[in-house]
Amino acid sequence: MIENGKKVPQVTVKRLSRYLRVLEHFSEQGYETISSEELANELHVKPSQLRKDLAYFGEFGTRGMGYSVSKLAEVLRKILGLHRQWAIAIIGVGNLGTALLRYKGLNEKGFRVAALFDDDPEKVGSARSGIHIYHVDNLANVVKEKNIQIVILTVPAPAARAAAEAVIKAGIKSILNFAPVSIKTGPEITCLQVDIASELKILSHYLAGQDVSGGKDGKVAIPG
Amino acid sequence: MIENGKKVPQVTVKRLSRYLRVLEHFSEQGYETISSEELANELHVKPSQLRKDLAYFGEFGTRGMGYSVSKLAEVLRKILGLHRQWAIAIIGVGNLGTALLRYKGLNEKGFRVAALFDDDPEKVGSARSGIHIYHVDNLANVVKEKNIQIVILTVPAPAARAAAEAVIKAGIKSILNFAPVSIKTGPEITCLQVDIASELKILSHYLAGQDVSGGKDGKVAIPG
DNA sequence: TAGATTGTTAATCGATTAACAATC
DNA sequence: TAGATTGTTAATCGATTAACAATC
Repeated sequence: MIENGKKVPQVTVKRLSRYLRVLEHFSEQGYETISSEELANELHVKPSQLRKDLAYFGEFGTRGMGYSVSKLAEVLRKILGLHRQWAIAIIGVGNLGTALLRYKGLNEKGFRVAALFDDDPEKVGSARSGIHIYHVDNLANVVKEKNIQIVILTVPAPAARAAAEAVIKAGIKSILNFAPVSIKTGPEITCLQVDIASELKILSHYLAGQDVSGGKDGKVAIPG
Repeated sequence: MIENGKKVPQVTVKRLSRYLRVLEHFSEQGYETISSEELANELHVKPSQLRKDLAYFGEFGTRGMGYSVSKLAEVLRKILGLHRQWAIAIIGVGNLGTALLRYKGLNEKGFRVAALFDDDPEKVGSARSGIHIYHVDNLANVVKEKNIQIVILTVPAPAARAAAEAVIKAGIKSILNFAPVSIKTGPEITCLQVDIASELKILSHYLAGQDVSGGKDGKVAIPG
């Protein structure tokens, strides 16, 4: 990544995409300028954090005035690489894969599902939403042919490791993994994990709000 | 939460659920003990981090020996509140909501989808996978009646804010939000956000690997 | 100019990690 | 006992935040 020297934390990149969403909303409402405070409040972050996030990339505001909504949005789109189109493949055309294919959030400007993959002979060769389903064995070829850069992994857990390996072998550098396995990647690969079962367990933990009384020799937890 | 005094970071809770997943896998394979190193390697975290994570809750290992796979799994299940059953409602029975309803990861032991909600009159009154679809206006009543504790929000963006408010009004303390809006909640509410469009933009950013050349007066980014 | 708001610094906060004493 | 591995400390690392000088 290229940006004023300092390394950009991944949380910052995540927030940038949220800032952009809000900016586009404000833009639709006809706003022309916005202050760091207004924008930050909308996302429940601190204004200083927003300014710091932007500072990794340059100076985009005007002191005393705030930011131009349209200009800042344009800057963020550029930083996020949304000025061009990315071709996506979804591997695993089950419930989740099919839903994502049809999900509006995935078909936003800048992204295009170009191919589907599965290993079920019943599915291979057919199409969903007009997108052809290939056999996973053809991954490398189709990736090359269709110039696919992003893979969404929605295979069942047992198939995940093998699928991930095939994806990396095919030269993919960006993976969005919905399967409940940890994929070890080199530094040149970005792999983001969305683990729905895990999120539920976090919620469960806070709901339960209980400790385990497994402590030994008096080392038991004290109710807070 | 009740645990040896110190506040538990949310990342720790997230990792606990991953540890459990791996432990269950090892348990199926017939393993009886496991060291922090083996378990940590599986998830690409440092052994010291795993031990530190566990230390928030007590002492569960045996020096020189490692951990009992079954005992540690049991401890984690307790910490994560998986020793009991939680009732879930899904609000928004579109592509994503329907997919999640059928998604295996969501129907794991400990979780049960008890009700669906939508505002589309075509859907209200019917059922999906045997679960009744209620009108969102009945949220508070049904939540009470069915003792629902967790809500999964899969409504389209424009409906998200209102839905979130209704959910909080209904007394729900745990929300898994797939809608691209930031929900402001009090400290007693846990709201986790899964933002698929945002994840894609992060991938796009790293793929593009470019800066914005918007800097003023020589403050342009330097290729790294 | 006076008021507003940025960009940036320095302080704070919190999480990760290496290292090691405790102990099975 | 010797070897292994935990639980815990202290050092490090990195991200957040308040505060303010710069400047529109």
